[in-house]
Amino acid sequence: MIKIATWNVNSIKARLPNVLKWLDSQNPDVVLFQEIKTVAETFPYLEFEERGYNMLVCGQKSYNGVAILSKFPLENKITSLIGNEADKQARYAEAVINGNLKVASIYLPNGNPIESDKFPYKLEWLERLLEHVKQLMSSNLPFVLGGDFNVILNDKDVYSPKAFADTSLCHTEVIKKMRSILNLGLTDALRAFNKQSGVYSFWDYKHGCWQKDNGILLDYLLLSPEATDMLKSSGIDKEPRGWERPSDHAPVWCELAG
DNA sequence: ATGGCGATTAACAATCGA
Repeated sequence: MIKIATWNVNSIKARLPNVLKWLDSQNPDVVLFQEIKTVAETFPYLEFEERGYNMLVCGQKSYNGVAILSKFPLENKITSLIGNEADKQARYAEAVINGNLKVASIYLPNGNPIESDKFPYKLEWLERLLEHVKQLMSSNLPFVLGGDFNVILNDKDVYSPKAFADTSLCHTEVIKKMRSILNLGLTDALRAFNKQSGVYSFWDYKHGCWQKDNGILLDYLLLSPEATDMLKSSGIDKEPRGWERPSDHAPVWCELAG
């Protein structure tokens, strides 16, 4: 059994005590981080090495940044999407683990406000991801794409659909593009077992959202058909959201057989 | 919900996130 988790940590340096506490209790084999908010030079490699992880870091100062931790060797490392070489924003990291499973850590652009150039950037990014997933589908390796997709796919995934209706998270074009990616044949590991409403992975720091359980489901583990065949269980670990100095996102995890 | 929180920085006020 292999346990894979994705977690938007909102700064790996600010979150290090929480992240280590969580790693030591959950012991995942693979972790996909988003919003590490630092460059590779200042990434806390040592603490993760001590716990037996190999790493791929795609860092950026202050903003964004993604990383992959794996107890298995990492090969065929990629840190940008196709056609994305000029992209200064660190939002994609991909590697093959143990020679038999491809994983990617994805931090999709937020895209707000819709009137700004951030919104077309989000749509472009989704288009590049679509093209890349098409390529992944044509290869024979099973894969898992994990991350913060900044998309609210269904009304049941948000505490107040009305409050987010006019944001980029719910925009028709964004949902349409995200669905076209999913429709290539991806399975949301969480939704494969749990169709309930009120299942969230993000709670805003503001307005007492955590205390009121005013959350949103923004983080997914998307599985290729072959990876879906191996899927055994999945869930969201809400506990770290209740700790001191938490990230505003909770880790999402799944277990694959083999 | 304008804002409220929390993280960042050629740092203590401005910017960003969802």
